[in-house]
Amino acid sequence: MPELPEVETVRRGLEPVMTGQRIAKADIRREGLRWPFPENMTARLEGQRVERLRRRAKYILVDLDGGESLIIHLGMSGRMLISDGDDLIKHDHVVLDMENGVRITFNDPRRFGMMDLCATEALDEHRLLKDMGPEPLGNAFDAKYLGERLKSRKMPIKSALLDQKTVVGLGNIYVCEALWRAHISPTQKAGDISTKKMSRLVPTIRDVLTEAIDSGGSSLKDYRQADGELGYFQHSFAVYGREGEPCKAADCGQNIARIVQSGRSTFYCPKCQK
DNA sequence: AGACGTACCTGACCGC
DNA sequence: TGCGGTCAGGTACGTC
Repeated sequence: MPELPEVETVRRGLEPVMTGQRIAKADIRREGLRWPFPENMTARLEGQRVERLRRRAKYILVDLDGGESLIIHLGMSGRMLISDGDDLIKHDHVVLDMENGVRITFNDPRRFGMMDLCATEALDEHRLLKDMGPEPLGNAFDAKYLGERLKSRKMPIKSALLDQKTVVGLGNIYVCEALWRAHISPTQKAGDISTKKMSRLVPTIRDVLTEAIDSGGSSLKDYRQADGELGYFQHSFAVYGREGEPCKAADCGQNIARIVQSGRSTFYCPKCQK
């Protein structure tokens, strides 16, 4: 899926076409995705005016004027596409026609995505959101917090950063990229990372995510921005998907390696990352 | 509490 | 062309 930069890019794409508009028609085309959709979803969406779109972690939150918010997660393969009423295609699961004639279509082949409705003021207690760690681009995420949180943790730093309770928004790509930039081995035990490295890691995570957002996210497979444009941060990957290719650090000469950690590929430079 | 593995899905790609 | 195996941007949940 879409990690934080891709989700934020989608949010920014939807914002101008949805904000202030009423949902004229909601077409819920199956019972659910990963889980069943909420009760009476169609009725709870139709006629609602969108007040604003926010992002928390990898979730898009659509605040409606009736006091509820639509929670959207794109899973691994979810996309939000904007059109003026295109014919439906395979895996179009939810179609929202706005009063301005814009159609928002949620398409998700693997159906790992999620949607739910929740009172806006109770979002912090929603089961999907309540245990989330801090936003990586927010003030609460700093070296002190991260050090405390990971103190005495035995799991590899790669796994610790993928855990959304540690910090939200990172996924397999950006964890690999951030660890390479910070010269930290993905296999290092999280609790063993020095304070010095920890203080290097935090700004590195912020930088890689910020740069990716500025590039419109990364387009792999069929991920696209809401307007159909491709992001281009994938051209900036230093390690992700580059097994066997030379490390991009000047004078390194080592090739990028791939290992598997808790069932997922990790790409790193064995020479630069200790 | 923390650290695992498993499950949920479809589609693309590779080797035979 | 077809078939089986592998892999993919995520995360909740069960079990030890």
